[in-house]
Amino acid sequence: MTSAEPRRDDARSPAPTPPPSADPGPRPSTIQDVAREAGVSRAAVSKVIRNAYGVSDRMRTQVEAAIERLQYRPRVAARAMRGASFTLGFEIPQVGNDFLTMIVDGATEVLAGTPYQMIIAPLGRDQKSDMAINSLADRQVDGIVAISPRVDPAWLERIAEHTPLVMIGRHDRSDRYDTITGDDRSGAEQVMSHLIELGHRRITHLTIHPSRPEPPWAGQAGDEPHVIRNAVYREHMQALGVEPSVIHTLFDGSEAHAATRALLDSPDRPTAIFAGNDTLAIGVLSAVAEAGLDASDVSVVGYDDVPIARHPLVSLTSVDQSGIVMGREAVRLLLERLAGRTEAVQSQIAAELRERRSSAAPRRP
Amino acid sequence: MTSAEPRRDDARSPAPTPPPSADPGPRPSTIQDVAREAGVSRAAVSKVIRNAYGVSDRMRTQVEAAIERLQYRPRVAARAMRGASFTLGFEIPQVGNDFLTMIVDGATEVLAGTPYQMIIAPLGRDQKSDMAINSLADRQVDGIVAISPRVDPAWLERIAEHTPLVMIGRHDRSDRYDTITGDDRSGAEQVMSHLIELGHRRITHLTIHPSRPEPPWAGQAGDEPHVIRNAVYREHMQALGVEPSVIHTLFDGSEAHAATRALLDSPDRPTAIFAGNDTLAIGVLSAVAEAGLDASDVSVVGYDDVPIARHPLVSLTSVDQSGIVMGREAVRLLLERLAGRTEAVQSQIAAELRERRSSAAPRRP
DNA sequence: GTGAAAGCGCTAACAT
DNA sequence: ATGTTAGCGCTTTCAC
Repeated sequence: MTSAEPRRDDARSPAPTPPPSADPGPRPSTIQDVAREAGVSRAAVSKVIRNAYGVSDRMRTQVEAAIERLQYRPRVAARAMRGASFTLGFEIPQVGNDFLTMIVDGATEVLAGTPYQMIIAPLGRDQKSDMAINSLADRQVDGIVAISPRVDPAWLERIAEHTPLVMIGRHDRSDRYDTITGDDRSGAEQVMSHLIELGHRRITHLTIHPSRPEPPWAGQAGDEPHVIRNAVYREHMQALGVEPSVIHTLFDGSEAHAATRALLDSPDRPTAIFAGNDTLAIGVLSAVAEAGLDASDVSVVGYDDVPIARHPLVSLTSVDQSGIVMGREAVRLLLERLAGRTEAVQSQIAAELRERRSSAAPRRP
Repeated sequence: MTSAEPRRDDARSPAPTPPPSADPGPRPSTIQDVAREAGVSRAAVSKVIRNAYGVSDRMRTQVEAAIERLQYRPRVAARAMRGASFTLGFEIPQVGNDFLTMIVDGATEVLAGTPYQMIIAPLGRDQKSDMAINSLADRQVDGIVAISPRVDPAWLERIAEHTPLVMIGRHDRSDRYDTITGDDRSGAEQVMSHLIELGHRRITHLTIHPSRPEPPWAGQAGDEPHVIRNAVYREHMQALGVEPSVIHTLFDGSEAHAATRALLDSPDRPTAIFAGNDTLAIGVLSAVAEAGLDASDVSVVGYDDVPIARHPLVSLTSVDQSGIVMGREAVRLLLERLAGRTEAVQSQIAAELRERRSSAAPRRP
């Protein structure tokens, strides 16, 4: 990896100057400066920028001119201390996950018509999602959208006391925060029915590692989307009278490839693999392809229907739970809360199987 | 799309309550509360949480206990007004772009060992990147990383006066902000040499639309990575004595598929397509695959080497410019600035072609 | 319709 | 080593 080492045209060790960051330069103008420039009071300027009641047209134009002249921009930090920060925060466990990206895209869409800005707090290395949620709360965002199945609901309710909160992918029911879920039961059922109808019997399920240690808020763990999909898988296998075969891997897909490889080498390899999400499915597909096998040898089905799934070279059968709609809905719920709603809402998005070429009837059933 | 409509278990129109967001609840504790609880002054608490000089062990433990008991968390907004926000802001033009994701991943890695948190400001719908950069600056972040080839350098320098700024993918040279670039010339040259050596002559280049209107900071537009890649392409075609063929599309890949489709139907369709980045290349590949063609009919080469490029079903030849390293380097540069560096740095990352199966010798040259 | 004044939570300079 | 004090830039009563 010599090639990847950056070459600095001007490398030198950090100067000994004390921490104070950049040079001051002409310090950015404040609301005070604008008031002076326009010959009015600070309060007047504040009213103008907030579109508040009680400003004459003459004053408005005057102030706006001064703002323009001074290139004034209100400091979010200062506003946040008294009023709102006009910022909605998104906690995203995996920036690279295309399903989560779809959620962000949907949210962006709705946000366009509002005064609110979005910020995303990605999870740091080995950082837990509650840290990211905390960091958003510390930032005084006006609302939070989080995708974290594995956080204590009691803790979430505490957050929601101060900041409107929408949780995506949680099947629990709170009366302090709102939830948006896909129909994981239906989605998984569609997958299993599809595979069984095609004639598959030896079906392996690939899913992510369960929480460890067992979450202290006992009984809730069964609510996680991946746990539900897994449960549905087991039910169908039992109905079929076939021993379930479940493999646990890391959520980022890094182990899916190797796990599949091992699986394909095993004596009675499955004729189909149901992956808990598309990230895993993509990894599975790569191992299947490398082994020179295709859908009639080993069918693969994913979950989420990420954009790449419909690419003709991939053509992955997957469950569409419309991340775009989830993102739109999340922002809508937040805006409703900010407009005064206090009752919690549970919103459910339908799941629909998209059959593609990665699944086919088994060659040798 | 009936299926995608969310179903609300508790839908109702926004309550008539006035804008005040959530119910107050037990208001989060402040530094004052902690001071009272611990029987010390606010300043003392502040020193403890900042690890500042001049705190006895006894006081430290006392204060820390109080913090724990009160679940105290410093408000970032309040800190930002006096000191630092301990936040680095990333302006990301396209959350779904895997190359940008790699940058974020690299940054996350380095950030792990520091007290700094990352926030990402994604570009809103038809939002210009300068708005996103501004919004980060308004948020009082301690440093900004931006990927925006099309912003006035003079404007950037004004931002950099107050906030350390690292621009990725800009070949211009400023002495106020730092830059990180790939070696676009070398990368494009490797692509063209590769294709020409394989025997290709009719090569089409797919790139993103140029800025319109022409940027007012004349002369700088030639610096954009995509413009450089395009220029190198043209040079090689001219040297070959073949008429260049360039197609412009939207940056998000949405037009690449259709454009390729049209191209494949044309009388003298190219034997190779050099796409300005992998997002475009993936779209190109889908059209090629749909037409039932493969690499010996139409070879495809991309740029960025996003993770999916190495998937065996895709196997896209592409130029690796190591987004991970760029992200790491960006944070390092910012941290250096925060530690006192004042001279600008230009950092260049090497580019290296990864040959895969999407490029091959043409069947009929 | 407009402005004066208080204060949000925190840090930093200055006492002690 | 610890406490006191003065703001940071903004919004928000509440007088005028």
